[in-house]
Amino acid sequence: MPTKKRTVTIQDVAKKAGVSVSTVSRVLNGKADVAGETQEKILGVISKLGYTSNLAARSMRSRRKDLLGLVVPDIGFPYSIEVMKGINRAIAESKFDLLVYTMGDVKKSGAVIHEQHYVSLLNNSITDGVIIVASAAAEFITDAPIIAVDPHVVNPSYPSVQGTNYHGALDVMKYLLNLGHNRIGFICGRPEIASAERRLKGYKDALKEAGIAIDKSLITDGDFTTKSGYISSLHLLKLDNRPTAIFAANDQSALGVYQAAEELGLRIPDDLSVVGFDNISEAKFVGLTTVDQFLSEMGYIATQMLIKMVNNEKLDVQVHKMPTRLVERTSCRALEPVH
Amino acid sequence: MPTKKRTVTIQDVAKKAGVSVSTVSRVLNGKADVAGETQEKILGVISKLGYTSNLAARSMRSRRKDLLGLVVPDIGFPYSIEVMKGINRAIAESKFDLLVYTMGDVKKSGAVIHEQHYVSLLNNSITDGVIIVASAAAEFITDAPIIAVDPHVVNPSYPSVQGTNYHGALDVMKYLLNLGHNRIGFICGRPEIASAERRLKGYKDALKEAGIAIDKSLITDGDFTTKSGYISSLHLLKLDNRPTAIFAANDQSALGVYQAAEELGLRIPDDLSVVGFDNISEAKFVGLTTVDQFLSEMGYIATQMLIKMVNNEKLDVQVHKMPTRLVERTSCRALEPVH
DNA sequence: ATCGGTAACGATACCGGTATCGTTCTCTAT
DNA sequence: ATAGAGAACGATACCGGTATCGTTACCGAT
Repeated sequence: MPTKKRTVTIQDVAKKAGVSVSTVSRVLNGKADVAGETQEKILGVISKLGYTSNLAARSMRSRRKDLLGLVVPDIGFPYSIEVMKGINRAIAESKFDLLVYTMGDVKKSGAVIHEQHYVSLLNNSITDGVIIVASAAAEFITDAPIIAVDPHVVNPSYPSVQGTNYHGALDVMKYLLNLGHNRIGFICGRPEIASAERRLKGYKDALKEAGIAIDKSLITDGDFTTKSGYISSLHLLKLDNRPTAIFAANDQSALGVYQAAEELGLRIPDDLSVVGFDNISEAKFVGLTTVDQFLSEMGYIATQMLIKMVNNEKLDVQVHKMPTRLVERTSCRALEPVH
Repeated sequence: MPTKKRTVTIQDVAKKAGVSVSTVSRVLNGKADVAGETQEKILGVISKLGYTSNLAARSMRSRRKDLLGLVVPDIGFPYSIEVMKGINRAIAESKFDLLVYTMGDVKKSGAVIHEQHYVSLLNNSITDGVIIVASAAAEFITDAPIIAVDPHVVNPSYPSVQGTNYHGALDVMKYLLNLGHNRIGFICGRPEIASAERRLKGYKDALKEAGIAIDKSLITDGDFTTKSGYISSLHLLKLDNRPTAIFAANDQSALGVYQAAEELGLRIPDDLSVVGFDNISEAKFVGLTTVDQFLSEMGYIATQMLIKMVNNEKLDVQVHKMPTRLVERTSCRALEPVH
């Protein structure tokens, strides 16, 4: 083993300064009971030795950590990024710092152990509270304050911020129907995710209301990725009676529709109308009409709610519903004169 | 204070199972010295009580944490995201987990205290080692294994992964000069960042070598943001003798050039050629010619190097140089016939 | 002179785990 | 019968901080 520089501890500081650890601790925490002269000497020693306090040790005794945890499924998803922007904004306005824990998508040596691990990580260990984004992971956490953004379960037992997925999907469908489309394909999201199911229900209900029979061949699988959007839309567009519009459960898979359309020589919106969901930053570049669900704002509000919980303040609402808004760009066109 | 559910500790498990904490600890760590029957009983109690071990407590005594820390300036930057993709990949292949610490850009109550705080957070507290991206923060860390991606200092005292910024810039300039451009504007990055300066030097040296005098009015300030790119290029394009091409220090600011060009009614590439740096995912959508510096790969390699360090293995190289590659898209055109 | 109050600081228990060593019990070899 | 080995488990110190209480010295008031 190579000689490792030992970590400087509070003991080392105390010895060097000729005082007890108690006094050093008092200085570190800005307590009043210290003579000015002593304080200066200790601060001098601290900076000379380059001492920094050990968070693990401190957090064990004093419960305050001024640290919030964030669990996201995958940090590379544009979806996650948007939410995190809002979280960062709220964090910057607060006294808290943020620790992000990402599970990645790859399961390693025994998923159970892995989940156990990260739960223990956040549970009361080192953070005051946890924000959980698009996951069902919160079910494991029992004691720490916790809030979910877009939870994967329908009626979570903890506070949450949710988009109005159903209404958003309804808006999209009304828009497309109004443009004269009646053969509309749908690319599903991951079925185990509540918001994906809400969007699918919106798709179906809108068709019912318009008196259009649901054609099951127009509803295809998907998992929110660009690749699945590509595969599913390729399938849809090769149908004998192919849809004139495709509604993808999120923007990522809508981008896959663009790929498939290009490959088949179909122009958007001339030959095919496309709508997504989420309004990620890439959507703007390709001109994708989509539903803005104010992801950043959701992250911002969730963080503020969590901070209230950590401070033992009461929440105004347990479930914060975030309204959606249709963002019209250039990926759709009318089939027949409107009305 | 509302009644808080107390955290379940190893003591609770031991009491419930009728054994000592030592035995529970043995089971948790998979030690051999436990009878099969006892082990099953303890595991039963653990899952019944929903016990999860406290990372802070564990990491204090046993130094192994199986956790790597990551410090990024701002999680919202496309730059950071690319690097993190590679880091995530390496993490997924390892036994380690990842904890991301973001500083945000807003300075809060006393920058010193803030930096102190996060340094102590990572230093030996809860992670085995730290990856630092695009920052000078590493200077504060003395004892933990640490690696930097694109460090902000020229000769860091710790291992690092760096792009070949100078050569990348040289390639861009040769490309533009070869297309017949000789009035080329440059939008700077943040001057305190080493890689930004390297790119600027590449710009200047290429002009010198081509025998073109450097026109200081063509070199404008910037800070890597889209907004600064917009402002600076607006300035450049309103010059009496405006440049025929603009080389932006990164893709983000190159996107600002697009905004300015559109506002002034200039078409890209017909009226103006643009080149960026980084090859972020947005660059593909707008067809921006840029320099790929394989950010994801840099993150991947850095993580692998750090893991070696944590395992006390020797590194092959202290500085890993990552070559760059010019990615030609549709944002440039030739002014005169080449050669 | 005695007392109470306060400023400044030290001693010690404790947070929740792990490492180390010690103890008990059973089994086998002599 | 007794010693020695090994299996299974308990007791205790310790990690590096903070919380709590105790101690000392000095002050002015009675």
